[in-house]
Formats: sequence, C-alpha cells, structure tokens
Amino acid sequence: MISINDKNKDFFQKVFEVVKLIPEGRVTSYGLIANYLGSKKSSRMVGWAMNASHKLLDVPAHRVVNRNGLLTGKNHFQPPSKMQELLEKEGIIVIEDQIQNFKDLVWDPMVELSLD
DNA sequence: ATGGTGACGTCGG
DNA sequence: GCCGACGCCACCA
Repeated sequence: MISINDKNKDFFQKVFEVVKLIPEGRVTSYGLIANYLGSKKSSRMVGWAMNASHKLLDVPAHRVVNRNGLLTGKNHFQPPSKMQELLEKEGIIVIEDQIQNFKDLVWDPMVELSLD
C-alpha cells in the first residue's frame, strides 16, 4: 500500500534518478529538473519530491537549489546548516545561503544527459 | 469540496 | 532590477 499515486511515483522516481546523477561539487535547480522531466511549470513538485527524498540517503538533496542558487530548502534539513556543510565539503562556497559562482557550477540534466 | 500553503518559476509593471 | 500576481500540482486542515 503506497501513499502516493502511480503518476507521482513515476515523477518522484525520475527526480531521484536525476538528482543521484548530479556529480559532486555541482548543483542544479528545481526548475531544470522539472524542465528535464517535461513539466517545466511543476518545479514545485520537484521540491515536494525532495521532501520525500529524505528517506533515501542516495539522493543528495543538498545539491538541488532554486534558480537563484539560494539554499531555500536548507530549513528542511536536520539541522538546517547541514545543507551548506555538505556543499562546502564538496568544494562549493556558500555565503548567506547563496552559492558563490553558482552559474559556473550549474549541472543542467537537459544538457549533460543529452551528450550521450 | 474548499481554501491555504509550499524545498519554484515566469511574466508584467 | 525589484515587486506583485499568477500558474502548477500535491498535501493538509
């Protein structure tokens, strides 16, 4: 008995799969993932999927931020500072919840995964 | 069923 | 470039 519908399960699974593919030291945004999944406007659902990813340790949710490179979801980590800590451990500089040089660290699945 | 909320993003002013 | 409004969809009271 699953608490989520089949459609959501598929969406969640895809999100997890993409997030797992994010290389260390790189980050992506909810919008990019949603776009890669074909539902650009469903970026919020990506965030919701990350919520469920809490159970799966294989999903580096800390590498997913908003399009601004801001750690908007850090508040959902335990403790909240864990997100920044993990990012800095991978060589990413974070100041005031803002990823430095974010644009250069962005990992766009649409581009990276289409290179075969 | 209805309304409010949210780890977002785009658009118009 | 900042701010407000809307869209999108799942969840919760």
